[in-house]
Amino acid sequence: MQTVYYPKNNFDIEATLTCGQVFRYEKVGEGAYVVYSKGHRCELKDNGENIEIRTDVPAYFENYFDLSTDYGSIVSTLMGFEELREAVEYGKGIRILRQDPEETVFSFIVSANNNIKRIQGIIARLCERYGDKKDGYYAFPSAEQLQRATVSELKEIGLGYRAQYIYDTARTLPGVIEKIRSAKTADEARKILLTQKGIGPKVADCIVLFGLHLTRSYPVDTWIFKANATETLNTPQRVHEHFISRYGDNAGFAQQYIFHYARNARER
DNA sequence: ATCCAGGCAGATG
DNA sequence: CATCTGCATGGA
Repeated sequence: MQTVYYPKNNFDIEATLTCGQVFRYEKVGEGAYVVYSKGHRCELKDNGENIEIRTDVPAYFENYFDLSTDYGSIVSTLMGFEELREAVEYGKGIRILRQDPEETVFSFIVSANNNIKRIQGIIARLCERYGDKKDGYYAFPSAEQLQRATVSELKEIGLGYRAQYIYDTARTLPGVIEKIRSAKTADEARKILLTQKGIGPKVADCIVLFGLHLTRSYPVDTWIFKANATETLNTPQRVHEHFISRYGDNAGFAQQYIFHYARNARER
């Protein structure tokens, strides 16, 4: 086990983990979390001065938490948009994680029309049932491992009507991953993902953003839609198009700040 | 009880 | 192309 340190500035553990981009984490104390990704695990602690990351695979998590990216410049760019100032100020420290594409695909299929608490439970059970057993936790199952699941087994986990989507995706995913990895743009990857059952516009955007780190992406869920809808921006698709063209390659970052602010700043 | 949650598929204008 | 409806499940 090794420990790496990262300056607190521009890294708010809690905001980053709870803003809905990732589902496999646990709070273990004040400013302390455990995070799981693929077959890896790390412990995070805000010690007041900096962030401690304890893990066997520091290089993996340095990439995962996007630690080599300067968020200061992203934040200052976003602050140039008047309508974002409050949300960015509020959520300063949120980072967009570089998650595993396969894990992101399965996770966000589960997320559709679902709430975060229940999504976390379903994903935890998926790992326990189909993932490799590690020391004290379970890895996220590969597509091949999930191919061994039957639809009725998946329903037992609580997937409901999404069980069939997971079943189908386990079989098609390896080919899809290969294609989206070589996609040149967010929009190209998005279109490939939209051919899959269970993946619609919002889920595709989440996969593109959190799994491929292509930030010209703007997932429009119920929260974002409520926050952005106007007389003319009156469908999710219109909201999506408008903010993609407005924020460009920073759209994904903007979206996270708005989402976090909408959910937390004013109690719903 | 009805509504909602990081929506989507399928059917219909 | 756009809009409408049913949907597993569990918590508020």
